[in-house]
Amino acid sequence: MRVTIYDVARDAGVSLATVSRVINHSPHVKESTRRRVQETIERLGFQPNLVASALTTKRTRLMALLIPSITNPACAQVAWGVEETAAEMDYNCIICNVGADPKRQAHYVNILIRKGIDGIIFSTPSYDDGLVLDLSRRSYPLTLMARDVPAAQVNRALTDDKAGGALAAQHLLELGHTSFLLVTSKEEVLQERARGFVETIRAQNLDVIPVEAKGSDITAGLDAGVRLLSLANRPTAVFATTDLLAIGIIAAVHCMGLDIPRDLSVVGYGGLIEPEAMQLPLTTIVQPMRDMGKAAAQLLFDTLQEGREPRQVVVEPKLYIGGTTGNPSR
Amino acid sequence: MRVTIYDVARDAGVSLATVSRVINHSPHVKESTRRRVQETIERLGFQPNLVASALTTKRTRLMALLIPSITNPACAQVAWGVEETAAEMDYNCIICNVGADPKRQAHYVNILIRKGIDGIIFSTPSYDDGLVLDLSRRSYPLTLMARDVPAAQVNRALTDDKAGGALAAQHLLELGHTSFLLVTSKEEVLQERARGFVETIRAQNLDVIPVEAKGSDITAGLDAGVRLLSLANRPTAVFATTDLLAIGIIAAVHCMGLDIPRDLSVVGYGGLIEPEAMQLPLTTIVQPMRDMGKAAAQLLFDTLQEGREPRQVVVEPKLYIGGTTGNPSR
DNA sequence: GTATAATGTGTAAGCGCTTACAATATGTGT
DNA sequence: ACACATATTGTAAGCGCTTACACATTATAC
Repeated sequence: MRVTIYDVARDAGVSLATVSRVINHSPHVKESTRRRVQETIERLGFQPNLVASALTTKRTRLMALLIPSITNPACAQVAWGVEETAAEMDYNCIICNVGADPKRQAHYVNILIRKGIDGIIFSTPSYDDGLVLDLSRRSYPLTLMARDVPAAQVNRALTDDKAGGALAAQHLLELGHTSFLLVTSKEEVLQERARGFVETIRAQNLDVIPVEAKGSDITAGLDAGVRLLSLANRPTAVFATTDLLAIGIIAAVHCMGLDIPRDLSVVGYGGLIEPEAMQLPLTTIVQPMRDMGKAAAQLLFDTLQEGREPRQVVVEPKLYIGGTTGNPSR
Repeated sequence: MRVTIYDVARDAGVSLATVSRVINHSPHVKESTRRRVQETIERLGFQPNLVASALTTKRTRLMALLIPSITNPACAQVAWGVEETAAEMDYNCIICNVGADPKRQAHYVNILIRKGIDGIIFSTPSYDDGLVLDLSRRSYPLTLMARDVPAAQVNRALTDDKAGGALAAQHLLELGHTSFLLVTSKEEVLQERARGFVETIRAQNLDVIPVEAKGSDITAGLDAGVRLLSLANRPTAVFATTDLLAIGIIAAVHCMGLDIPRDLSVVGYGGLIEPEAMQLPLTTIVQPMRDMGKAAAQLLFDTLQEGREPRQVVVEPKLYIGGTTGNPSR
């Protein structure tokens, strides 16, 4: 039988309430009493049962992270950040691989609430807006990442995709490029990256040739690369709105015997591919996913702790200069 | 105010106990009563508070996974498997990135116990044997992965590294190789892989040249590759006990203008490197980490559910044939 | 119809902790 | 020494659920 607060109280000759106060660092305890109780706690090896305390305080010190899949490196980075700051706050982090199915999400959320989980971080691209809105209305603590549900009263950890696109443009401009290709697909986030890129280039009175990819993976990149090569006036720089697109483009270009970065500079977006994993490390806009996770957890913790109204944090992307960009050769 | 079992009881005109029985699918309820209560539960939208029930049943339906870091792809695979089967059992999975510090592990374990977590899966290479032994003695449900604490009464999900090494040998033998190099470092698990390899080769009255690497990463592989090239009688096949070693060897060999697999066949071990991530997909022994995770969670669940005494499961490695092995050219 | 065994339901005592409120002790100023 | 404010501690009522036990209702057997 585990030792309870009751055992401590009896052994130390005080009431339950006093022991509870000592555990919770209440200021209303005489110093000498505190010491005596503390000594008993240690001697008996008493460990407060947090399930019992959760029943009265309604705080389990547990938060959950909903992601499509932990095996996705971006998700893993987020999870790392979340778990890390959660641990700093004495919180633990429950991981839920919800895939892309809204029903699974709803099912998880339901169980999490029943288990008394204090708050949830949504880091799923395709969550059900209704679910989030409903939770928000019942003022259940939430943090949304990277995607928005406008009407909801929730915390948000946002990326600045437009700034990322601008960063890419700036880098290429500084290298002296004057002709640009933009490869992107139609997804909203990617469009935002594209927008930042185009606006920055246009601000210099230069122009961008847009190429729409049929997706955002390597094969779509390969395809775009082939199209690039067939252009009459080949640009000297390409901005692809995902790293995989960039890698596809590079592969296609390599096949045709062109040299990177001599003949073509390529900038990707994401930063999750280990530079060591590539022959030529990719120059890319790094989305600091771990920082996003940390921010998300911190926001959640703040509303949990102080009932503070929801806030939002923007995590800025960074430029990583690899070996795929250089001065234009012409 | 959330609706409680009490509200349901009053509304349905039965006692708390009966509602509880209905929730828990107790057989001692008349069918008509069950229906009436069920209807009330649905009408009122009652959701049982699992914190309260955990207080009496001592079951939170929460399990924890201790890993060095979720950003390590092997850990992510394990976590995926664990979370997946946990979810099937209505369990949730708490992730703890404990790094390599035994103190952090102990700290996590302490908090997990206080929070009433039902069981823990240790998937950390360097855990503290004393900690595991202590928990095992207090018969706290545990599953150990890939590493052992001999005296402990715990579940184990084990890899068969020797069989993996044998698999590699068999593959190369079938291709017709007769001269072999073995590259490994001194870690126990890797030695086991090596043992399986060597024994299988020796069983054919053939011999293996051993090369000790200074570690198990790419640079150690590069180094081993250079040594390989300087051998008078160069073998036609190499078995490296980790994928990173294999990749280093391949890089070194490529540098010297040799062709793989024409001049040299290479087999790695691990299988966590996406084949698409390499120019030439690596032939390797795949350690099915996700299956390991699933097995670990299932074992834990079984002891949780039925108080069954600890068991162990061996997850067999598989051969993945990439492009780095072929028939010997001589 | 009565004794006996199921079967179904209710009562009440927890699970281990928190916390409002009451009670007591201690200190202050006069 | 007395009235009153303040610091400390205790009492007891929960938090929302489970479950042993008692009790009431059948059903079964004779």
